[in-house]
Amino acid sequence: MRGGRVIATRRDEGKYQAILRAAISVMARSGYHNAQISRIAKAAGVADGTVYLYFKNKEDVLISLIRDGINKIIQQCERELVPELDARAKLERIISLYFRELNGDPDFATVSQVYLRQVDANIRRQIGDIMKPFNDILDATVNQGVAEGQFPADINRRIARRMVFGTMDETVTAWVLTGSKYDLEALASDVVKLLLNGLTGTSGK
Amino acid sequence: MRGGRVIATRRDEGKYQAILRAAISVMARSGYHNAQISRIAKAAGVADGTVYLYFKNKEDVLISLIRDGINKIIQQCERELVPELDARAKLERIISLYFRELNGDPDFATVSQVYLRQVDANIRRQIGDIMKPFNDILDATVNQGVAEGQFPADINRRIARRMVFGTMDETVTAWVLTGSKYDLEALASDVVKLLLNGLTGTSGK
Amino acid sequence: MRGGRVIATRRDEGKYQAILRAAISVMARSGYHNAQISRIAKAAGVADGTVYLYFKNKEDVLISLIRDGINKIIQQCERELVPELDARAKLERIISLYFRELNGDPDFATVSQVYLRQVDANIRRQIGDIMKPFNDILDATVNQGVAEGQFPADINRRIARRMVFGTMDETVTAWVLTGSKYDLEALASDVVKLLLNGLTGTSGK
Amino acid sequence: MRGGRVIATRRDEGKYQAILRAAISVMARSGYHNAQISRIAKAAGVADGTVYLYFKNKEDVLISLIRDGINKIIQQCERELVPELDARAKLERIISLYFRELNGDPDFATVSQVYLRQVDANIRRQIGDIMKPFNDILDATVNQGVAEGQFPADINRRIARRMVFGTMDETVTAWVLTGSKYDLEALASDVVKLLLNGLTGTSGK
DNA sequence: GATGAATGAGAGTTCATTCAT
DNA sequence: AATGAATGAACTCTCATTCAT
Repeated sequence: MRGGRVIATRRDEGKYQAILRAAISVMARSGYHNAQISRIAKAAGVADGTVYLYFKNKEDVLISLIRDGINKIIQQCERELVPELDARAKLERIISLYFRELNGDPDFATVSQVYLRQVDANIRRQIGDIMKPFNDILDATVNQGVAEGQFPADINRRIARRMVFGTMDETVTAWVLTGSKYDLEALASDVVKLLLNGLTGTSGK
Repeated sequence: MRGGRVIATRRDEGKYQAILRAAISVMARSGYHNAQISRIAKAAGVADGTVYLYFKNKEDVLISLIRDGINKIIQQCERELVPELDARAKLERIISLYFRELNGDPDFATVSQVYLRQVDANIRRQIGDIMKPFNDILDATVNQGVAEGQFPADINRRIARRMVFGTMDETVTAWVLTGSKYDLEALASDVVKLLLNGLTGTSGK
Repeated sequence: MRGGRVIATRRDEGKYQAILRAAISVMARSGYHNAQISRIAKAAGVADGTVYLYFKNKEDVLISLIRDGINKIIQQCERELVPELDARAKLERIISLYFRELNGDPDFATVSQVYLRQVDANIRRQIGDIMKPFNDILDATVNQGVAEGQFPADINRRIARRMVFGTMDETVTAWVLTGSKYDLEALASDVVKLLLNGLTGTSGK
Repeated sequence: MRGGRVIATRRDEGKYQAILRAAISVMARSGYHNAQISRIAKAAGVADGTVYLYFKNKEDVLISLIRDGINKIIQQCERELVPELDARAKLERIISLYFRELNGDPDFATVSQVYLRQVDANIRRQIGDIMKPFNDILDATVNQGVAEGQFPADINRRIARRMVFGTMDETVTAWVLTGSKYDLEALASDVVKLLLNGLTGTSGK
């Protein structure tokens, strides 16, 4: 649970959440490097020093908020991806819930879009660890599709997964860049259709 | 070309290029915020102050290097996308040359991956302006495919474009994150195949 | 009082004063542009960054020290210029206390001599605001003298005020330039005598 | 002649003057520390490096322009202060020509107002040397007045001189601060009258 | 003499982090 | 636990001065 936290668990879960919410809000508006700890603390209603009772340092705040947000999505996947579903249905569920979650938290969406791409090797590695379970879910879905015969056996599975995630990600990015104004979730069915049929796919699907 | 340069053109084009190359190299390794001007200057073999003879400020260095790199790709598109080609062929060319260009300059690829996603509104807007012509090329290709009957008329064209770019982008990102060790261009044909046929597409293409 | 401070009042009034005293000392010796914040901070016994907890920026340090010093003189005027005094007596008091205050703080005198004359439009305007009440006191005294019949009615009042302040100021400047070695206050009576009688005035006063 | 110049006299007197005029203009608007050599050079129509062919360094530019301007006034004094004049008349001539000269060159007036008060010990000493002959003229006039019986013998001559110069100076300062909009020379007669009669002087004078 | 690109020391300011209270 | 004043290293950018052409 909240596995990466180095700091001992504090009694006040409310303050932990308040700081993360504040960090998401401030970083979404200004980016990581322009999100001063003092602004985050102020937005959270705590003193600057209090941030360091809950997080090792500023980087830990970033990693923690991404981990919590992504984990929530992963848990939602585990809940919704019941074994009865075939690969197509699973893909549809994954994309729907991914869009739904981000649609409900545009600030987190903004922050995640930026920080999934980090140059800093240390952060990059940690982000990779966080994303691993989600990538595993996508891989499993592709594999299931092949096993079930829905997807061709000679498909390049790694690139297939990247196409799925890349399309989702680019859709979210575009939505974020326009100010999260429209309903992201509504795009899910069109995204799924295109991913399944490709550009040349017949409408018969 | 290099339209955004505010500083008067200097005689020494070599120094301009040297600074940009140095900036790409340093930023690829450390990110924008950890790429101090002094390190860039040192890597370029010039004095700190010289950077400011060629660029307005640090942000201008970043914008300039992205603009120059993207423009090179766009010019390559204009050269290779001859009118005789049908939409499929064009798509194949775009992806191939995109991968080829980045494959030949992994440091630029790294920097571009990060900075195509920027929180800072000012940078974001400028990046958007730079990418516009490339997006236009993708849009035109999708439209051509529909017009020629290769792509279904009821396709969501905007999402189609995002699928194409998102898949390309994610492929590059993965390549960059693993240290640009393998041949990126070799992936082009598999990427194209998946984009055209989708996950369920028959191998008949 | 201290109306211009933008920074929230800090608990430690002592540190605010220490920084101002240090700034006066350093600027008196080196001038505004050669008074580095690091030297002021060191002289005040605080860290560089602490200066920015008490002042918005370097210019604010300058304005603040002049404001505080001039305000002290203005308050002293308000205390000593009791209504019973006639214009001559008031003039004598003003000059005496002005010289007395500066005599007691030669470093402040030095700084003020230089910065009452500023080219920078922004600083100049602020200095003007600070000096306004003092000029008002001089004007009121001239007006009182005319009203009481001590000063001729056809006197050019604006130039009269400038003569008074100009003579005081020049006396202080000369004193400062020689290293503040002699007793400035002792000059007050001769200055008053000359201002009242002029160059040709009979000793009858 | 132009005694302080360390640099050998250059052939091109026009360039020397152009640089000084440019420096006066730029410094009047921005102050010494914000008057970059590059701006002065540009305003003078010469290259940056050319400034250093005519002046030792930036400080030398400042000193030179003040020296030239003050010397011009001193020479004018020597021309107009014919021996036949009594002290009052001389005083009137001095003030008139001082105001007239500055009225004709507001930018120089601005620069001189600021830099007659300098903290930097080195500049201060040089300014003192430049002003010495002018102060001598004022002293001589006061002495003449006492010798001729126009001014009381028990006058404090040093303070008398400071009153004269201080009043002139303050008048010029006020004129400069308001943007040199009105006719400075027109104030001369009122200034002289006040200096001769003082605040209490009868109008009979 | 004249140029102006290049230099690099230097300064103001920021802000993550600490720690006495 | 909570605070927030204090710290000081670090960074961007400026600009007087130089010197090869």
